[in-house]
Amino acid sequence: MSNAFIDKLCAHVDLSTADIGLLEAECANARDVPARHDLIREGDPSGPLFVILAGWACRYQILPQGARQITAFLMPGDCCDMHLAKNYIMDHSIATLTDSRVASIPRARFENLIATRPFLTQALWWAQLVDEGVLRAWIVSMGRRSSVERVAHLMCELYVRARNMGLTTGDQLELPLSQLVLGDALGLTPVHVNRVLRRLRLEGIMRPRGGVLVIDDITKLALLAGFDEQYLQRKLKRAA
Amino acid sequence: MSNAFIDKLCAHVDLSTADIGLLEAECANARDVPARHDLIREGDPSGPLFVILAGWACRYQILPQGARQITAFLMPGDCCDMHLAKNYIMDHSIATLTDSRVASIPRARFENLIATRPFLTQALWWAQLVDEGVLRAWIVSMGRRSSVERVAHLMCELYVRARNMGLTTGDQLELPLSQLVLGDALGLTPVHVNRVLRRLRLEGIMRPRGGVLVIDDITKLALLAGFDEQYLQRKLKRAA
DNA sequence: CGCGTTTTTGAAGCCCCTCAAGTGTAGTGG
DNA sequence: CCACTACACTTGAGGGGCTTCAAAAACGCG
Repeated sequence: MSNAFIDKLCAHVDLSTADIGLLEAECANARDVPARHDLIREGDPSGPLFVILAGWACRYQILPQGARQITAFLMPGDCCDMHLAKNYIMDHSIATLTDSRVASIPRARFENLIATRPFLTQALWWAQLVDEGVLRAWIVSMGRRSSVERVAHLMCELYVRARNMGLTTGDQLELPLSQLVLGDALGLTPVHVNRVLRRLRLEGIMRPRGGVLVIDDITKLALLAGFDEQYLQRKLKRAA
Repeated sequence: MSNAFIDKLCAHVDLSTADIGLLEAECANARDVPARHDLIREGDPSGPLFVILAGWACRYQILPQGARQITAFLMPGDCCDMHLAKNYIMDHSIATLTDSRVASIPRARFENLIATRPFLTQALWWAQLVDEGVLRAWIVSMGRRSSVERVAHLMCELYVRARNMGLTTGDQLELPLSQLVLGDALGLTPVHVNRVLRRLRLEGIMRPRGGVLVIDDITKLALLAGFDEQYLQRKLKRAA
């Protein structure tokens, strides 16, 4: 049985079979979670560490006036809430976007792994740093890119991340994100997201249809976005 | 001699005197760096780990068209580039904003600390997580807050962070950030930053003057910003 | 089929940007 | 002491990108 999380870590740090065995054991308790279900809510003390094995999830925050801002998309292989401190209070919520399969590692076990497995620690630290790079890229997008560039950049990010996890087929990618969700991630209204998508479709760059994104001209898309995949620290080790 | 970096870590994790001694030794090589000086540039392989002991710095990125987006402000006690992987490529640059005092810890030493000092690892991991929370808060600001709310939120963040480091005097705070720099951080033009600041001044909420920010009504400011300091995971242990 | 959700399109308006010019302040050198 | 320069701050006028409000069309699912 394949495990997206382990695959991702192994792609960047040479983990011993012992380390891999430990991770496999921790992920054995995976359970199915329906779509639109909160894994953890803002204000909660840090619970177990979640690992997404299948499906999509997102981090989000609700503002006083009710607006929602999504701060990250989580896809298979991603994990969240790697807090060591017992008294860490969640500053955001995490919810599934689709039906998902999620493993949870008890905090005590996780702390034990960090204290005793240096290479595993290195791999997890690495994953954390890449996530941070993605956050910075989002800030750059929201601060200095137009709506079209912003949409294009997000699509590039999701495409490369999905490709790294072997989730793409050619220039296609399963993308179960409604225009409302995209708007909440990009800081745009769903109405405007729709107009941007139409423009990208008419220009023959990409077309989302029925939960699947088809990228017709990845070169044009990357150019438009000013996309530089360096920040994802993509290693070619596992590339096809 | 006080060390802002050590103070910050000690405030959240109980470090042994041995751990503290190691950090002190690593920071002994601190040097003065003039304002507007790049500590590390985008595209560089990861060099030493930098620790800001005095002064202000920022992470930033330049877009193809020449626009700049600042993704983080660094103040005394903050450190950057905690990459473990040798082949990590910087996806952004870091520059001083004022004359600063900066220590640098060689990567090999840092990796050794992580591998051998679990409590130190925990403290550094913790600092990393807080930084990540700040990044998420910036995304929320840029996505869903108006320009006034955005400015207010940033000021709240900087005030609380500075207060935690003992850098405030009452409701005052040394804030050596030009309106152009603020604009590049907030995703606004300097012209508009100016108008927002005027509005906040006229409403008797705050007034920046000559590199010093005076907050006249912190309650109103926090309310306007929708500011919840939870995400900074502020511990009261060291508070006055 | 019928209902909720998502997508699509239109019209009007505002927030923030762009362009432009003027003011103030600090530093430098005559 | 006063030019001269550089830079940050300030203010005004006009325009455009995205929002808001509204409603229709298309889709998915019981």
